Amino acid sequence: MTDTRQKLIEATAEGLRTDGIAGLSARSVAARAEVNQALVFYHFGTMPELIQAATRAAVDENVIYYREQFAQIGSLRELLEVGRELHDREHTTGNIAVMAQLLAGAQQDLLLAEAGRYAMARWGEQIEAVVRRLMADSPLAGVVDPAGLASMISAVFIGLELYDGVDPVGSRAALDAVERLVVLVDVVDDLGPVASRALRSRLKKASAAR
Amino acid sequence: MTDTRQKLIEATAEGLRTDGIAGLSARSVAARAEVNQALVFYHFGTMPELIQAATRAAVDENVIYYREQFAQIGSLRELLEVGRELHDREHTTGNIAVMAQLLAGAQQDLLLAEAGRYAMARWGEQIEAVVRRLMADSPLAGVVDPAGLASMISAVFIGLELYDGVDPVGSRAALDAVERLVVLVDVVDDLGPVASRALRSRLKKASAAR
DNA sequence: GTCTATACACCGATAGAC
DNA sequence: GTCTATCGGTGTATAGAC
Repeated sequence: MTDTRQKLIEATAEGLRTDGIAGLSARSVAARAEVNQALVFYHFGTMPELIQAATRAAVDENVIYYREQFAQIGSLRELLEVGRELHDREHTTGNIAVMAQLLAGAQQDLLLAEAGRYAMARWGEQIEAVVRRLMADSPLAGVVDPAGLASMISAVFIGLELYDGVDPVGSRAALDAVERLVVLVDVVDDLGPVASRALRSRLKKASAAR
Repeated sequence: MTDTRQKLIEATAEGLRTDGIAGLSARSVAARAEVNQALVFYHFGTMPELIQAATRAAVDENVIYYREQFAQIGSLRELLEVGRELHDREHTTGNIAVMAQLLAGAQQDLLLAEAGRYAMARWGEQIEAVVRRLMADSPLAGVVDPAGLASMISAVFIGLELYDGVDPVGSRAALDAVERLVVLVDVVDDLGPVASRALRSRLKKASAAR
């Protein structure tokens, strides 16, 4: 990969982070990359294509970073810990902000939608694997849909990032609130086999009733 | 309120919905409102101020619409029902999309951040009241922070809206997944007093350990 | 691959006639 | 309150010299 391409890709992610999708332009990206503005179009054709390339590179890099950590998660408690670490870290690096701005722009642009779908799929498959593993021998095994839950977790990260931008205190409280609710799942998980079987039948009934 | 002001306010919400924050401009809004472009600045001064006025009006109107429905929610099951209805309805009307685009822009603009904070506060206080009421006589009363949970629910709506734009199937699965998890809370809620007391002590221990 | 120069549309915002 | 006209600047994108 040429130096200029790389510089443009990095400047684009940085631009999404700090200027947002509304403030991103070929001019601003080129200036940030200290590269001639015309090179944006020489290398990437159009702005959406550059954004696609940049966000794709960002998500590929970031997902790799967490692959090992994800593989070592063995309990819900650990998942929460890694989740909070990931949230804090990705929030300060701005990677979630990039994803949020991408998704905001994706609502009106087909190419950005494709890029957003790719990003969510990459994160989703990582998260899903962890959830699936953790749920395998839990009384919740039949109740939880790992793929759906993974999508929800991704959506929560995006939503919380945007929420944090307008109300950081509230976003902290929101994180704490789910953590405490997840403890509930943990408690259920730790129930004895009798209680666990009773719970399972109740859950079956409850799902059927819906 | 003059006719022109009203037209501009409505056109702004519509523009956020269909063009996104990145595609919104004084010219596009004025065209949509079939109003002279200079009137945007005569009536509102700057674009962010117009966006603030428009999103404020939108959230005020929409919150009122749900106030009655929220007041009638008496169980978690009903909360889920209203929640799904609200999500479906607000998603099709595009009101959540407006909020999502507002928050995306709010990350880079102080005035929009203020508008976003206002919107999240209005929704938050409504949701919090419901959560607080439902949790009052539940074994989870001490475990759940109503305000935090309300913030989380708001964030989920925003995140899910953006997620839906790139992967509608995944967003459906995500919604289904939490619904099934909430059933878990419902089951715990329906436990007898003995089991409930046992659970409460377990939860206390679990929270303390954190 | 990189540069300058440029086309042309659009941007927010203002001045001033009506 | 509304209009036209206009400012300076920025947007994407391209042509053509180097």
